[in-house]
Amino acid sequence: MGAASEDISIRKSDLTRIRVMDSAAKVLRLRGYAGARLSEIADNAGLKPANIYYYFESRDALIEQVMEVGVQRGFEAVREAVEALGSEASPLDRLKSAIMAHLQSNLAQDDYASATIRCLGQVPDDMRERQLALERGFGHYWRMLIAECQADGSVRSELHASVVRMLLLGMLNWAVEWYEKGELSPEQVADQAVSLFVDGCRPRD
Amino acid sequence: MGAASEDISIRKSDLTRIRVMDSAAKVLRLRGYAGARLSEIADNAGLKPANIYYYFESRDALIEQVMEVGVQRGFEAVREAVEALGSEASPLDRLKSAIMAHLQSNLAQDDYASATIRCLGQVPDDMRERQLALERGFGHYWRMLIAECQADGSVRSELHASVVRMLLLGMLNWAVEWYEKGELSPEQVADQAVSLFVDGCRPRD
DNA sequence: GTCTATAGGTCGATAGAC
DNA sequence: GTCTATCGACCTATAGAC
Repeated sequence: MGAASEDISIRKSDLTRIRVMDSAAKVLRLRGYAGARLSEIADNAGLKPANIYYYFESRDALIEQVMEVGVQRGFEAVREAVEALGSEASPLDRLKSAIMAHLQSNLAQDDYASATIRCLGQVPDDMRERQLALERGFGHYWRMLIAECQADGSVRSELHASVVRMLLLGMLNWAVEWYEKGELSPEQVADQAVSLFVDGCRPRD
Repeated sequence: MGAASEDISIRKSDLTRIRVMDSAAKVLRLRGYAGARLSEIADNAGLKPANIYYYFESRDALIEQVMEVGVQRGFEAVREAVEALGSEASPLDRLKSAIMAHLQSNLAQDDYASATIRCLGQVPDDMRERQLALERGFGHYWRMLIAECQADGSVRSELHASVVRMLLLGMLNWAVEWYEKGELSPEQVADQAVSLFVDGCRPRD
């Protein structure tokens, strides 16, 4: 097993490592940081708890890596959706697209993204600070999307940009807490969120 | 210490009991359900962990009582603010008042209400079901406020009432996660939330 | 790579002195 | 009512066989 074969082959250990992280993401989304047991993560991944230490240095190291992936994926989903619109898209359309992508990635697809959102407020201080540093780019991206809308008048300039951003993200992030598959699709929820955020609850005169 | 004196006097045990619950509410808001330690709750209340069992049957019994109070207080704060408007108030003004009261009670005043919001998704299944039963009245009240607005046209009838309710509550509840005292007052945040929810982000034509 | 066995620590809960 | 002491359960993490 020389260096060359390592570069092109997928090793069993890589697959198991991914299986553990997938399981951890699911358990973290369900139970939160303090409630996530290594035994449940191991069970879910089809191995014994002690075995996790072959792949990760510690419980916190595993959790932190899951959350790093969560931020990356959440950010990518939003950025790709916005950039897919092309360069002629209006700032408001870009913002709408970001809202749709953020909700869909959290409700339908990604345990990593939703676990990260849910656990951010629960992890130890030093871990949260490193995580917030990673999310700074994501937050900045939302800030830019909103600023562009305020610059061209599609978002009222008298609204407090930072507060609006946090209220919007709260509306979207909290959906992780109440959404259940079945009745409504993530798309339908996202449509309502866009409509509410953009036009508010009142009929336009 | 006859029955008569028990009826009118405040006993020391009642005060300590309240101190323990106050401390538990604060710790639950900070750490969440799984992260809340009896040792920290006891420390915070100025007694030893074992002593909590003189007042409560178990850790879960303490937590459940705190959350019961949390629902009651949150509901009361909203209902009182709405009813204080009097019977001639418009449905939209009633809804606005509810939003203001909900945000303020969670951001400024009440560890019980915010702890309850934060922990609802983290507690064991049987506890959550009992809690949800208690909150049904609160949810129904919000449903009514929104239905009244849709009936008189101040909220667009094409919006999905249940989804709008959950998105709105998410926007408000998530503020517990990011709001920090100092920069902005709870009133300022609440003003932005009302403005955003009612009129959306766009200037009215 | 995966297992069993177990160390070491923390937490909830109980017992009993004061 | 509040304390100290302690039990038992559970969890993270390590050691070492296979």
